[in-house]
Amino acid sequence: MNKCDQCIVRQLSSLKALNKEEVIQLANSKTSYSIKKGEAIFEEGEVTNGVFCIKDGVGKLSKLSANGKDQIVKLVKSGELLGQRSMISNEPANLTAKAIADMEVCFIPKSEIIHFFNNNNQFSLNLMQSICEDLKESENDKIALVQKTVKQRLAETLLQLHDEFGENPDKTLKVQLTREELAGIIGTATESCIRLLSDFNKLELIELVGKKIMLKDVRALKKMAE
Amino acid sequence: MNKCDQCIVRQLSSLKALNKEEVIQLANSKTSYSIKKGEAIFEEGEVTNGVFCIKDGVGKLSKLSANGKDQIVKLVKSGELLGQRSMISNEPANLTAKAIADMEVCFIPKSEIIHFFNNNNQFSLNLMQSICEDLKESENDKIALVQKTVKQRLAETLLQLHDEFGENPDKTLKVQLTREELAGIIGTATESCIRLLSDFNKLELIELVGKKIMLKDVRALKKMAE
DNA sequence: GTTTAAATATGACAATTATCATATGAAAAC
DNA sequence: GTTTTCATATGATAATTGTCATATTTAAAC
Repeated sequence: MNKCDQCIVRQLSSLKALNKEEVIQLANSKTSYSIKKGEAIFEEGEVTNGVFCIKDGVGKLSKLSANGKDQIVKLVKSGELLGQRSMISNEPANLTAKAIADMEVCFIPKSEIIHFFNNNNQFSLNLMQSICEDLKESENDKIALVQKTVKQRLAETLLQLHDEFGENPDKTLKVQLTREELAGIIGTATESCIRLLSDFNKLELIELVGKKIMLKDVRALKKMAE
Repeated sequence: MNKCDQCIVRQLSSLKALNKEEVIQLANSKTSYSIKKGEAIFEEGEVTNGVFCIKDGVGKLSKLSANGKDQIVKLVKSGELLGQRSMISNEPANLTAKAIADMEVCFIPKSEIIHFFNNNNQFSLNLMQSICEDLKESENDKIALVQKTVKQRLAETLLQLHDEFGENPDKTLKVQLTREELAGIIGTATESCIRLLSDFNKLELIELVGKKIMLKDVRALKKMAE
């Protein structure tokens, strides 16, 4: 009757390398939380002293600029770990983590993670690979920001959101982002984002169903993203 | 008479955690190269199967866009390792590495690094922290690209180059970048970069000494970067 | 259910930045 | 030493994107 054993995070994240004993140890040291949509898991500058497992929900990692705009660096979803980098670097959080949809998370204290890291080579390799994946993605995002137009980035982001989060029964994107958040991901002004969505709608690349977005012409979007 | 033992890379990089035996092992498995300015160490898509130690010189990690522009993701200098991410991820290189100044590098095969990783916790932690540092930097760069103007990014980059690489006896920046490369770092067109340098020169924030750049008013540059 | 607040939408305009053209200077090739 | 090539420089202009204003719609609060 070990709850961590069957957890999605244990199946998808670096934690899959843990053996039975380690999972028991994990289950005993973790604490569970519910985070409501809009609430923060941690804020920039906070010392977290551990990592968060995302059992359910979606979150965003972002940084607020001086002019009040919130640049979203990464979305996280169930099965993933959060706060790995700060923990490894021994630094306060560089970004703020907030729930975009209601979340269920568990907190694992740093001491546990370090223990696994030192005693389980597969776990440390997994953790490293996961951070490397983040690094690659971040570098590619950075390049896209410079080499692509806002229109291309919007097309690219819509496709990525579709790939990563899937669609609802009505074919709309499953992640429910505000236009402001979508703008924060592609790195543009909210109005520009809204305007382009409207253009895409007129071009029948997408369909706007209320605040939800449905991809209508994936091929054309892919072509546009290049 | 162990050459790796006294090497700057051994003093500055994750390799500082290696013990005597491991350093001997390292010295026996490494191969040394000289890379002339402009030459590539590895290219995007290549399988490297190991990491490169930078004994001397400066390199750039970049990606060429469809329109021929070269976005520079990171500069690397003596004491640093190169190609860690691809090796850990088991992927071909995501970026091209080229020498900006003549370089002396050593190649360490993957098998060696993995061996150290599995047998030396401090080494694996160092390696991880170094990658985390890259990730943080990349995320912050990404945010700056969106939240700052080209002018601010130029000011910021000049200060960073000064901090990281220092200055020549004539007070000019030690890293000798072309205007095109500088534009590739801040993510703008070469002409825009040249124009802004010219403006900065007129404002007496910097002085252009031929192709070299001297920082004249660091305080004003810092203010501008914010 | 009405009021209020917030999100979405669109127009008008300004600012920033890129592109193209062309000139000048410096270094490399012959 | 001359020619050629490349980097730097600057002007003119266009394209992209941001900002401000203001509707309109939707959701939340009372």
